[in-house]
Formats: sequence, C-alpha cells, structure tokens
Amino acid sequence: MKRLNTETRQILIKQAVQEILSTEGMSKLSIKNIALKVGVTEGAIYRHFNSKREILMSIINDMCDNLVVKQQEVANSDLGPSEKLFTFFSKQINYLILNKGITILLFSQAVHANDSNLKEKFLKVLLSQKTLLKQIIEEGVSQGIWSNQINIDDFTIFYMGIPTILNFELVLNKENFNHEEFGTRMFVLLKRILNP
Amino acid sequence: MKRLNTETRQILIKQAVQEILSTEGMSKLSIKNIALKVGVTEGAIYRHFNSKREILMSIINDMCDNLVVKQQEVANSDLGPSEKLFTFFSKQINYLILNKGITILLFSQAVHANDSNLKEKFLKVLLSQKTLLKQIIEEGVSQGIWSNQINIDDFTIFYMGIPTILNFELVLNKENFNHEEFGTRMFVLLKRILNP
DNA sequence: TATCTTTGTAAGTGAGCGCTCACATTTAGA
DNA sequence: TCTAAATGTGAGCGCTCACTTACAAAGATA
Repeated sequence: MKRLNTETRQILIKQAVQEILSTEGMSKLSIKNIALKVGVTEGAIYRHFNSKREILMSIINDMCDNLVVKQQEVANSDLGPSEKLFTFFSKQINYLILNKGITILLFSQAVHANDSNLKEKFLKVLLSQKTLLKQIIEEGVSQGIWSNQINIDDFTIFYMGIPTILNFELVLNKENFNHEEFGTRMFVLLKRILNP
Repeated sequence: MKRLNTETRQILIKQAVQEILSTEGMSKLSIKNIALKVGVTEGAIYRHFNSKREILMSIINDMCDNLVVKQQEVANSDLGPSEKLFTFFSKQINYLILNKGITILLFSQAVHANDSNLKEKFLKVLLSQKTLLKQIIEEGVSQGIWSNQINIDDFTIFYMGIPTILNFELVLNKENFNHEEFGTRMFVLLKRILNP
C-alpha cells in the first residue's frame, strides 16, 4: 500500500466523503465506507482525523475559506448591487456543483446534528450567507434598482431553497444535467422577483 | 399498559415517526425511539407494521390520499389558473405544516433510500406534484395571464425548493414562526415571477 | 547502515440497529 | 363463563456503527 502524507490523505478522505454523500446519502457515510472509497482500512482514517465529526468540521471549514469568505468580499466590494448578486450567486452555485455532497451535509447537520458544536458551526455558515445576501438586496432596493415592494427576508428565505433543488436535480438527472446553465436560468427567476 | 386496536396504534406510530423526524431527524428514527415515543416496547411496533419500511410507505400513502389526490382535483377543476395555483400551493403548505416530518422523509428517501421500491414511490409523489404544477402554469401562460417569457420547467424546479425552506424555517424558528402567513408571503414571490 | 517517526493493517471493543420469538395479558365473541 | 384471537413484553439474534489497539513496515534523517 502506497503511503501518503497527512495533508494529501486528508484531502482524499474529504473528497471520498463528498462523493458518498452525493451518491449514497448521509446514512451510508460510515468510516468503513469512507475507507473503502479511499482505498485504505478503517484504522488509517483515524491517523488523519480524530473522529468522523472532525472530518465534517474540516469540510465545512473549507467551505468557509473557499466560498463564504469570497462571498463576503463580493458583498463588501464596490460593484453595483446587480453585479454583486450575480457574482455572489455564481460563486455559490459553482462551489455546490464542484462539491456535490455539501448541501446534504449542510442542511441535515444544521438542522439535526447530534453534536451541538457541529450544528452551530453549520448553522452559522448558512446564516452568514443569508445575512450577506440580505445586505446586497437592501443595497439594491435603497438605490431604486429593485422593487421596494418585496419583503427582503422572504426573498432570502426563498433564495436558500436553491441549493437543495440544485442538489435534487443533480442527483436525479445525473448525466444530462446542464451545470453551466443552471445558475443563469435560476438567476433569471430571481431577477423577475426583484425587478420593479 | 392500555391496549389499542391496530388502526389506532398505526396512527399513533405514524404520528410518532413524524414527530421524531421533525425534531430529531432521520438518524434518530429507530424502532426503539418510535416505541419510546408511542409508549410501548419495540416488539409492539411489529404487531402493527411488518417493518420500518412499511411505516414509511404508509406515511407516504397517506400523503397521496390526503394531499396529492386533492391537488390533482384542483389541477383538473374549472377554476382559473391563478386560483388553481393558490389552492394547489395552500393545500401543500398546510399539509407540510400539519405533517412537519414529511419533507425530510420525502426528499431524503426520494434521493437516497436504501430500498429501491420505497425510493421509486417517494420519487413518484414528488414528480407527480411537479407535473400537476407544470400543467397549471402552462394553462395560465397559454391564457395570457402569466408571462410567456419564463421557462416553465425552471419555475417548477424553483417551486420544489419551498418545502425544504419551510421545513428549515419551521425547525429553526420553532415557536415564533407564523404558519398562516408563510404560504401567502411565498405566494407573493411566486406571482412576481409569473406576472407579465 | 541504523534509528525513529509516520502511515497502514487487522482484529477487536461496546453500543445501537432492525427484527424475532417465547411468553403474558387483555379483549371480544360463543 | 370459557376460549381464542389480538396486543404487549423483554430477552436476544446477527449485524453495522464509531472508534481503539497491538503490531508491521515504509520513508526520512543521521
């Protein structure tokens, strides 16, 4: 068996986790299954992570670093609200398509995680995305670009449903699902809500 | 221990399942947990259902009889498209609020059920709702009530995200969540997409 | 080459899972 | 009142779970 250093192995383990999540679901996410997918035995997994919980925590931390922080930068940039929203949304869709399993993880754990620390962390990610989005929409409404008739909280709630349906379509349509277009097509609908 | 006949006990078991699903999630849905919530022992559960799978199947059959069939009637009624959509949507929201656990069950099992028969049944329910909705929207668009610019498939995909966010808001806000208003508020956003 | 840290293996732990079964008790009908 | 069916109990089945441990061997450093 070829040996790899911890950093490399950790990445492979996290990739395996996301692959299992997107194809088989949370109930099949066992250490044995992860090890099988990585090509090592169960014990080897525990050389690189102290617990299953720690693997999930690492995945969500990656999402913070590679997505949420970037979205934060977009929200606070000097772009116009319309461009901000498009970039914010695109980054999210691209990340979810590249990391297919993460939506299942995010929603199931944020709502019903056994571990309360894990639950709080997952919730924090979802809520911070919601807050950033709200900030962008408020800016657009106050500038008169978007309608002041809409309830901004309702819009953000509505928006948060998109990751789930993306995941749903990804799993169901698998092969013939058009990744690239999904974002732009959904964006059209979002703009129809916002436009005066 | 008070004894109850099978019909009564089956209802209590299904209620317990939905309660566990909405408060603790799929991972805590064990026969032991169900029995505990019902107030009997594990063995008693198997007097009224042959398997855990059969309990879930019965819950989804109830949803067919009490919701999907009603939605079908609405879609095929002689109401106008706008009234059809409102009634169709209201029935769904009310059912999901009354049966809080069912969204988790529906989406998690339709996507990743271990049992393929179960999976197909769950998928069928989701897809038949999607088809009925599409039928209503097509009618409205062809009558010129709604914009012919929108992609109807995209709209139905978008619509299917609502059950998940409803569930999300229900769990997170628990007490201070306004059940009655949620439907009408979301309906406002849906209409903004559809309106010419 | 010798040594030591790092990585992987294989067998095992106790706990919980869905489910079964021998047995007890209630309930309904003759 | 007697009997048989229906309902509930509690121990226990084989299995998988997350995780541990004793041991082996690869790779780096000297």
